[in-house]
Amino acid sequence: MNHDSTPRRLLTAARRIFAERGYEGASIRLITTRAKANLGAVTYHFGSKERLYNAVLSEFMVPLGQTVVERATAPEPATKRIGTVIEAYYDQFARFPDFPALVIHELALGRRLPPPIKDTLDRVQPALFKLIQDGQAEGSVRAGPPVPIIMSILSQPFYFAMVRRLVGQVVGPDFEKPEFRAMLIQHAIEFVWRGLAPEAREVA
Amino acid sequence: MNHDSTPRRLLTAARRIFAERGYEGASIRLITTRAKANLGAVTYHFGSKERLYNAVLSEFMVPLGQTVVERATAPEPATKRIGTVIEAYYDQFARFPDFPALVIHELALGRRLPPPIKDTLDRVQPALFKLIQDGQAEGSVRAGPPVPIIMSILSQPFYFAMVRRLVGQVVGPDFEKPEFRAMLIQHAIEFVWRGLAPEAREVA
DNA sequence: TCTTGACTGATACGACCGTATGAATTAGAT
DNA sequence: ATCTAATTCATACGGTCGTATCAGTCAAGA
Repeated sequence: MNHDSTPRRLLTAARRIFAERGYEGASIRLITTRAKANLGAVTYHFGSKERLYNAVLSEFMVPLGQTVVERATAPEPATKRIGTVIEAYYDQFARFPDFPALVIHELALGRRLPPPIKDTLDRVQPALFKLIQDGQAEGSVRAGPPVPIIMSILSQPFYFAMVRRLVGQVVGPDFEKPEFRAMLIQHAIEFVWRGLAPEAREVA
Repeated sequence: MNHDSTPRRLLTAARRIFAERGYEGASIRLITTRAKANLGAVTYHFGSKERLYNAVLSEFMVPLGQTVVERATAPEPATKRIGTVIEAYYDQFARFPDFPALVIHELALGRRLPPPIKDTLDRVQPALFKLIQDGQAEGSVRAGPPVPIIMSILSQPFYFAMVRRLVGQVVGPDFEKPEFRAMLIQHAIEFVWRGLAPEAREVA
């Protein structure tokens, strides 16, 4: 007795399998088997493998984009907002551990970005630009072009998501503990804060 | 009359195609066609698709690992070494622009790491640990567990490699200029230095 | 009860996959 | 010029792929 509808089960199975094996490596046969659905179910409910893939990506990218934009434009000091944005990425990556691999795939691959990823990027990018410029206007973020600054910020959650399995092997069982995860996030935020802080007045 | 041997041409074509489409998405037929070789050439010269893949990875990972270990253990202050290690990643990623996508693939994917990547990681990891501990002993790197520190360092070149195409679109033609690339590397190094620096010398 | 539309299920199709095979060709040593 | 080993080449095989087809099932409205 399964309470989940077939499309729901397909999405869940597809998410994991796409993440584990990439788009090409995932087969409809494997997805439908794991979802306890018939081979034809993907075609029936989603139209094609590619549409299922985009549906899977949307489930992750849409709320991620929304949260990040909200936090990036919140009525708070820029430094604070940068911290909450970083947290948003870590949290969303932790909530759906299958997804980062998917997104990273697509970013690293040369091919054209799938619409759900492209759309979210287009929404998030201007908000982050504005956030950095606000910080520079406030004097809480050091001067300089925004592009490398944004890259240095996003690098923290994305690289963590990329190597989380390896890190888990190195760190051992502690890796699963919430305290350890919280420590990592705190480290990332403070690392970014220090990296972006304006020169101390020692210079003057 | 082609000066390059068939195995050489296969490696070059395979590198690009694996990077563009992932392991599963790349077909031997496409690789051999692009390399102007016969369909059987991969089997003959490398034994199998997987062995070709590992050969492609080795071409990149072995010199990368060697350079990083050299620079991480050089007889210089830890801070300096951290900078040269970061540069090593950027340089190697720039020299073989196809490769990062391959490595990122494998790191993000759940599956077991291919031997060339695993071996290099096993060589590099202790050298980086030692480097951070040296820095902490010197007083030039702030205290704290080495794992998050190493992650924050490596995140810079890896994330850059991951999003370089996107950044190129945002930045425009300047992106190709060597000055721009040098600026990005300099930013990354300084960002890391500031992020890892001990508290200001208020102590003194 | 009958009808209708949504869904499931088994099967089929053509395309492409990695690899194997064995003949044809080439290059080098004698 | 002849022999030999290395390489190239065309072709074939079994398997898996995404998708299409169409008959079967089932629940809800008339």
